[in-house]
Amino acid sequence: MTTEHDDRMDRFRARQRAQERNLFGRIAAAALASRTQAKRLLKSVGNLSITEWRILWDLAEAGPLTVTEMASIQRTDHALISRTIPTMLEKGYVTAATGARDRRVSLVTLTPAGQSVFDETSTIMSQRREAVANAFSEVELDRFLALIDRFEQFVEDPVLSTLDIEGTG
Amino acid sequence: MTTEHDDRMDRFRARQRAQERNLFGRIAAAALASRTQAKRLLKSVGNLSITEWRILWDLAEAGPLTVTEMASIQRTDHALISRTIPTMLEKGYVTAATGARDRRVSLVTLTPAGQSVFDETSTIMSQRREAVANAFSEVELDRFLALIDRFEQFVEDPVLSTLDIEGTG
DNA sequence: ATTTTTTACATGACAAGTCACATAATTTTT
DNA sequence: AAAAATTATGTGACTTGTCATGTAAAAAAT
Repeated sequence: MTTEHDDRMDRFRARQRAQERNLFGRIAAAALASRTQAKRLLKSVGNLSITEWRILWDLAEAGPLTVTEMASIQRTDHALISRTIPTMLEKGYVTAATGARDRRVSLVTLTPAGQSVFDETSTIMSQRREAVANAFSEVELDRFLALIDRFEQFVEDPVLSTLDIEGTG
Repeated sequence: MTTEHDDRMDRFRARQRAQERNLFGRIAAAALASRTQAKRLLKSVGNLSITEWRILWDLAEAGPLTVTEMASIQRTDHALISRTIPTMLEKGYVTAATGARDRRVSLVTLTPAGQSVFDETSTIMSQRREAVANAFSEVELDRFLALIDRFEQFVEDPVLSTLDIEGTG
């Protein structure tokens, strides 16, 4: 006999299987797992938040940058960077100066202390990137990035946002 | 002549190009853009948060579920579900009852009001899934999911988390 | 049968991210 | 040149998500 409980378990498992092919959910889960891994790695070597690490990395690689430039590189909101800079100023990892030719911008520069923290942290983070480079061949990476490109175009398409207007008209 | 400003812009653009091939960053950005799109769609038809919508969807598709089961289906933390249930109880979208055979679990069930809200919302969300199904062929979806599988395995691999121990030994 | 371990859930604390709005500086229009 | 539009940054309010901890119930070990 099929109990109510068994029946419920069957429906649960069916739902779980179905959601395994939900691209939105799968990408979200993968991104969050990735973020969690980065967080743990950063914690294992020091005291940096992910946002702080990304800022240090950008500045170490590209030299002084504005808030907007870093947000653009990281494909994130400028508010996130803007809010993190004061903490990093206090810690002495960066300095900030008003732009010479454009006085709206805030040019952020890595200090020797910031460079030192970056050096200590970059080892483990480089190993991570190396490991993922070993896990995917160049060709696979190209394909993966192409699919992500298309997905990103899809979710950034404003047309979908107006579907409801047609639907309710 | 090359000004300091032009030089900085060159470094910025080089960094931006390099980061376009950073899988971690690209997946994170794609996932966040997807979440933002979902949020906007939900806002356009009603007042549901993403978490609330996912709970309604799961319950509508699979019938009564426990908090842990929903967290598992959504590949998310149970805390997120747990925190959202009280709000949905207040709104009258769901009911919760202690499990009959396991008194630890909380069985959440959709109410007629919840079903009604789900119905109103599911149209736009179905259109979105349909649109993404049109944007990717079955074969492409399979490849995409396979790559995501591998990426997820990679970021969930605990071995990487111990690399630093070797490094500092 | 009692002790130990595991599991399900709730909750406080915090990080990450978005949005809307405010302000100041720059650029474009007129 | 003055007015209008745009851009860069900062900030309050909020959602999403993780982690650690506590509690109660169930399962496993002794």
